[in-house]
Amino acid sequence: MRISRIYLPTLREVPAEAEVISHKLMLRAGMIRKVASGIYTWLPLGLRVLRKVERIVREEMNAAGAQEVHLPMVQPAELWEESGRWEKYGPELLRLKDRRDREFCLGPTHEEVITDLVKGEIKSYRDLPLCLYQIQMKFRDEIRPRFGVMRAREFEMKDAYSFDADDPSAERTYHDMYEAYKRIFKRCGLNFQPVEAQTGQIGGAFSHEFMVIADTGEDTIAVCDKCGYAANVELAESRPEDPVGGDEDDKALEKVHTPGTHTVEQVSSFLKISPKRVAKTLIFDTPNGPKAAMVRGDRELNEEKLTACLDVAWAHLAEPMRIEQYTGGPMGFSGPVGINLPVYLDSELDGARNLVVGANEGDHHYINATPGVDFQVKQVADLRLVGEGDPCPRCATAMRVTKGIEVGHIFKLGTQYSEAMGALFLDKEGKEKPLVMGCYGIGTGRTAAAAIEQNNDENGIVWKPQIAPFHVYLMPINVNDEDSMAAADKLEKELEEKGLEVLMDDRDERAGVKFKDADLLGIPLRIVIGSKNLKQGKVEIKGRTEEKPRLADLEKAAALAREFIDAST
RNA sequence: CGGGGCGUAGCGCAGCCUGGUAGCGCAUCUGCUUUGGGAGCAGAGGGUCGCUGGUUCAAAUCCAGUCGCCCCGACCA
Repeated sequence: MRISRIYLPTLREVPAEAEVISHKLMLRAGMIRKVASGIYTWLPLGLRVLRKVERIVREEMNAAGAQEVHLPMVQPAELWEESGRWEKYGPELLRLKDRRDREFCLGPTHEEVITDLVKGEIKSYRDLPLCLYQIQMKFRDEIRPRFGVMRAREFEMKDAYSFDADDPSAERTYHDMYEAYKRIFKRCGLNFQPVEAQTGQIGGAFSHEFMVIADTGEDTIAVCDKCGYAANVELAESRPEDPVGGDEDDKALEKVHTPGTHTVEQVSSFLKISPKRVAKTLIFDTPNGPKAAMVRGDRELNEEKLTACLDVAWAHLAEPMRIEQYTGGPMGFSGPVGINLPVYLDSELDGARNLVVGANEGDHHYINATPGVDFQVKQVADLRLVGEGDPCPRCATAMRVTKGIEVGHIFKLGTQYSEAMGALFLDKEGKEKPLVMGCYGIGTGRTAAAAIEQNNDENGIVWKPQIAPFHVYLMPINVNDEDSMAAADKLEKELEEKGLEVLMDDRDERAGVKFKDADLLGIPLRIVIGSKNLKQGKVEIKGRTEEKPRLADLEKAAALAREFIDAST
């Protein structure tokens, strides 16, 4: 392909709208352009990458026994009413009406449509298991789209849905998908980590996310290198240490004056006591009224765990005014003693004695507060956020905490959709049962962006050959030199005969401009044809990450290129 | 939705405070020179200053409203 024949507008300067490196580079390399917030056009170069990701995904899904279908993007409200999500999904679901005032939505995901499709057709256990997938645009009216295609409102996703007769079979399918996902992200050349995850909006029994390791990731994950435990910190289990002061005698509760001590650090240094002995009391508003939650002073509370423990839809830290209303004291001095709120205690504080807690009164704390003695505890639960170096819940080894980009998410759904929508089949005994479902998503555009996020340098993108838009950047320096162009044409053919995709820079630009664009586009191998070298029958070959080019015989260049690409795949 | 910021040429920005001819760099076009890491010189084209209303002799500039975009917090592929 000649560069003069591909719509490839590269940018020298970074558009002000871009924040993260992948977004900047995708704009600069002419891969995408923004149309509206969270809505993007994919240009030829970007689309080539997207198609490569899709191809890998297709091959692996097909190999895993899934079959491709194509479901509608515009979906009738009735289906969503059946599953109950018309009410539950919220404003992220873009709703619209047709000319006859009938309600529809743009599909943010396709459980409803697929379940509806299957329920009419699957009647017998003999039809199972079945796994269908599609690759298609989704629309989610995100509160805050950002980072280019990484978190767009309209985005391409591969979504697969499985149907099994029972749990063991469904779990086998889940496992097969898990393995297929690992192969997909490996083939995309990504450094990734599968983690245990929450089920969120989609629901279901359990799930895993596939995280591409990158500092700009929006998720935080905890990984144990010894036993392999890995989880999103949203739900990573913590392993309690020995309770603070657990072997002491209970001392008498005592109110002390602690002027100007709003934070745990201030309290602990004022009282000359370890922050571990200070217990934070946090006041939350929930749909079921205010609640108090306690964690050790040097810990952070995990709101996800709290909402799970309370079994509520949300829990937000209460506003200062509300705190005063609930506890009688100002923010920063809340404590469990004598308050009229149910107290939830982090498991790490279970058995702790003689803690420092707020006194619900400005500039005062209690010392020697012991749960169960000086205040009542409604429930003990794992409520704290796992941090760097915390012990693995399985094997106690210190865990790593890193940032990740969620590129894939798989769920074992169980029967929630099939029951709600009446997707039933007859088992061997002739008994009617709901289908056991799973669903499996991959953000293809996000995967492409994540690959850039993980592989770039100060000059531009560094593609792995598997998903690179082209394999070889073929660059005749002087396009007005007939010999150079003849050599370039010939070499292009030879490279293509070897199955390589070639982008020939046939622009009448100065060499510097071409070199800069070559680096920006990040194509794995660059071959430069200069008139001087050509007279000796030589061309220059350089891998994108290599420091210096090497000279090669023109006749051998295609074979060398093939070797290089194979070696770096 | 709450908090912060920005809308001036295709891109990056200045001008606004203190109202008076709309500017700079890159890109584009023409010519000459140059020709292996984003060339030099000379010239040219391109703007309803986001939009609406107000104040004023006069508004990019002041005021009000509105729309859009970006960043930080509650979501998720």
